[in-house]
Parts: sequence; structure tokens; C-alpha cells
Amino acid sequence: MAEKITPRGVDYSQWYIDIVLNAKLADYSPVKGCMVIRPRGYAIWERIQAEMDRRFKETGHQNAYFPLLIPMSFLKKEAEHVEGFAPELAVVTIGGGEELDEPLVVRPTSETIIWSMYKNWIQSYRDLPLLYNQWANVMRWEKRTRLFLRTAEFLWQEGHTAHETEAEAVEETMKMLEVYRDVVERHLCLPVIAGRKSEAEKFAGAVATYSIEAMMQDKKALQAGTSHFLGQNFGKAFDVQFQTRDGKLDYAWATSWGTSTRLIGAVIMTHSDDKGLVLPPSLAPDQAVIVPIYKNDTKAAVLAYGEKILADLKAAGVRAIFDTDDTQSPGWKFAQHEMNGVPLRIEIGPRDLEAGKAMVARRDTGEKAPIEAVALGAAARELLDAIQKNLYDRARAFREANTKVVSDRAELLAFYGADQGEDAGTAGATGGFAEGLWCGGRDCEAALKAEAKVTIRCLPLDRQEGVSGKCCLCGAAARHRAIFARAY
RNA sequence: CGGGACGUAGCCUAGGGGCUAAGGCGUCAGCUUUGGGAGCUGAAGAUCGGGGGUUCGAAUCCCCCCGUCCCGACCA
Repeated sequence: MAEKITPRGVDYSQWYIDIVLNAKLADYSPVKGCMVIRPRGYAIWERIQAEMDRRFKETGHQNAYFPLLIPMSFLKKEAEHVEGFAPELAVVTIGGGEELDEPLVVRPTSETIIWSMYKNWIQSYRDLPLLYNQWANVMRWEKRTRLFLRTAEFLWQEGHTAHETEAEAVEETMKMLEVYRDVVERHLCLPVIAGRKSEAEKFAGAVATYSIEAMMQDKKALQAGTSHFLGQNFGKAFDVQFQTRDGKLDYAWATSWGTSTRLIGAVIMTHSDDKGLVLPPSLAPDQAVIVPIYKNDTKAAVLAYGEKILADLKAAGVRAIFDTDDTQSPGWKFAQHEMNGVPLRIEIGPRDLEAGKAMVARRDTGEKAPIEAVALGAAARELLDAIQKNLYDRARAFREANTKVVSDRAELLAFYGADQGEDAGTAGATGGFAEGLWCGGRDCEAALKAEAKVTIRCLPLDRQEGVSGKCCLCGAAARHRAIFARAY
């Protein structure tokens, strides 16, 4: 009644905004383009952080922190890099009331300041590899923003590593891409395609960029994580030379890799429905909520029953809460917890108490069934696992149902239909992922983007064997297999 | 940065020159209820996005600005 969610089919963008605001994940800020991440949203980020951070440590990385402000001159040391970021830099020109000698940029990413330090820290192959990560905020002055998906300031992690050899740096690049794939698929339940970016889509300053790409419910692609092989570009730009094992000098090889709060947007857009947020149990701040139903004469007994069940759930390792708020009706609570994406709802009333059971409802499917109270802890664990699996399977089935292999231009364009304007990208629209052969030509890709707003999302790593045939865009000899899509 | 839509209480909406700006939801207090967004009574809450102008009189008409959303260009 109070909060209304615009149905996905009516207006997908508005549906997304309604979920973010009504589930109290975030709010608009007084500063244009920035967002406030509210506790319910931040709790999700903390879970993503914890999981990522654990994997980084397991793979030998250490956390550090580099400054927010970077001398403008640093950005300019790597030509492609500055060109890529120049339009979206925020620049500080006054400090302490006085004009600064050199403008400072608010970091859009930290390659430059980190490599300026690496120069001091790396003298010998014995100093390598250097495997650092930082959790930080960055700022990119975006023209058009969307909560979580694209904001002027966002939170992320950026890994920056330095290596002795090219092979080692390439290995690191792929290793971290795999860490991302694993965390995102396992914990966020987002099936992704890992691949290499085309030249047009790669990071400014990288030799090669790799990403994991997910499909949202409106069939558009969203880049969920990125890993760059930077070659010796930053090593040379910042003069990071080291003595090699055979006594010569060489420039350090670099990688960088990042994931951001955008992942929260991806989770929302992949799993949620018209009733509100749907969260994978592993990310949900509260995994189960107990809602008591009672009249005055049964209140005490029902509440006692609930406390017992709460204790059992906690003992079973379930993050559970007991909603004893007396000012709201059960029906209101049902709707509210659905809005908030709590994976399991456990209803207990006099009838359940008498039968020694509880009604358990799944957020993902809406299924509701009575379960023996004594078995509730174990049953809840199983259900949470089942939800986690179902969300992934469901998303993967959706992606597969909306992926089409195309062999020529006409087929590709037909797949994206005539709805290139108004309805492009809304649920029910045509399109999805198109898989086709590509010649590798930049013009070919640019023309497609201009014509149909479709871009090459990546060249999937596991589908490059035996590429032979014609480019589906221009008919020339193909060199790659590519995934095409409209993208966020 | 271009095109469009919109800004009236925490939220949604009415009023489109003339009494004290109306209603619903929410909030607060009390009572009563509770198996899918309950009910009654009472209360608080608005410089009508901001500024300027036209007018005897502006939420209402005109101009400028700001903000949000949508579409386009750019991007994680």
C-alpha cells in the first residue's frame, strides 16, 4: 500500500529504482550523481567485501591504502590512460584557501599514484612480485548516473600487482579474473561469461582487458568485474626498473583488477521481482525472519515458541531475526520482508504451536509449507542452500534462453529487432546475448554500435577453439568468437 | 552536454488567478486487533523546488535558475 513497486514489464528502469529506494538500500544525495548507501545496502557490500577479501588473501595479496588525491601530472605520464579519464576527472585547485601550484585530481583509479610509489619500492627481482590491493572510493564525473550502477563516487577494490615477467603478470591477470568469476557465481549467484575485451572496449592504458559479463533481466549485459594485463606501460611511464636474475635491467610488468558496488546493482537486477528485492542467502543480512501471529490470549505462548525457534535457527548457523513488532499486522510484515529480500519467512501462530510446526515460505519461489519445529534448523539450512542454487540456475537458464548464435548481419540485427529506441532493453524486448564470429575489425564493431547500440561484450575465453568462417558483421575472415549485447 | 517529462507535508495525488491550500498513505498518542499490506478517535506535519516579474491579488500566468527521472552521446 505505502510502497509501490512499478512492475518490471511496465518500466524496468523505474522498477529498479523502486526496489533500491523501497528496500532502503540507498538514497539520492544532495550532491548530484552521488548516492548514500544505507545500512541495508552496505551490509550487502560488506558480505561481498568479506568474500572477495578472503580470496585475495588466499592468493597472496595484501591490503594497503593510497591517497585520494593524485597530482595531475601523474595522470599525464601514461598517454592513453589520461586520455581515457580526462573527461571525467574531478580536480582540486584550492587548498587551505590558496590556489595550488599543481592541481590534484580525485582518484578515478590509482594506477598512477601506486606506480609512482612502486618506483621506490622495487629495485630487484627479489622485490617482486608486489601483490597489493586497496579498498577505496573513487570518483568519475559521470554525466548520467544510476543508483549503484553508475554514480560519480563509488566504492570498489583495486588490485595492483608488479611482476618480474610477462608470463607471471598474465597469469596473475587470469587468476584474479577467475577469483571474480568464482565469487560472483558462487555468492552473488550471477552466471557470467569470462572473456577478453575488444580493443575498443579495453581499459585506457592496458595491453589487454578481461571481464566477466552477466545478463540482467532486461537482457542487457553488465560488466561485473575487470582484470587488466598492463604490460610494461606503467612500469615505463613511472620508470620502475629492476635488476633481473641475470644482472640486467628490465621494466616491471603490471596488472590491475577491480570490482565495485556496481555488483549490488547486478544482484538486484538479476534476481529481484515485482514484490521487491530477492537476495542470495549468502549475501542476505537476515536469512530468515520469524513472524508471530497471535491474539491476546495466545500471545505469550506464541512469543515463547518464537524465541525457541529463533535460538534453534541461530544454533544451526542461520542469520535469523524475530519480528516481534506489535504495531504491524502479520500481513504487513510479510509484504515488508518480501520487499527487503529476506530469503525465508517462518510464520508461527497458535495452530503451528499446537502442531509443533511452523509455516516456512521461500522468497525466491513463494512456496510455503509446514515444517516440524524440531527439524527447523536443518530444514532452514537446506532451504537456504536450495535458494542459493535456484537463483543461480534460474539466472543461467534465463541467459541461455536469451542467447542466440548468429551467422550474419541480418540475423544479428533481427535478433535485436526494430526496437532500437524506446523499448530497447526493457523486459520483453527482443535481444539478449548474440554469439557470432568476428573479424576483429574496429570499424566493424563501431558501425554496429552506431546502428543498433549493440557492442561486443567480450571474446569468451572458452569458445575460441576452432574459429573458422566469416565475420558475422562484414563477411571477412573471422578471427574470434564474440558475445554481442546491449550493455549497461 | 542535447531532447523530453516532472517538482504541492516523509510518500502519492487534487487544485491551472480570488476566503484559512484539499485528500489518501505514512508518522505520533490512546483503544482495539493480528493466518497476506486491519479498525476507531485524536494530534503533529507545507516558506506549494528557488529567485525574479505581471497583477489589487500568484501554488496557478511569464522569465531565469536548481533538482529528479526518461531518451541520446560518454562510461565500471
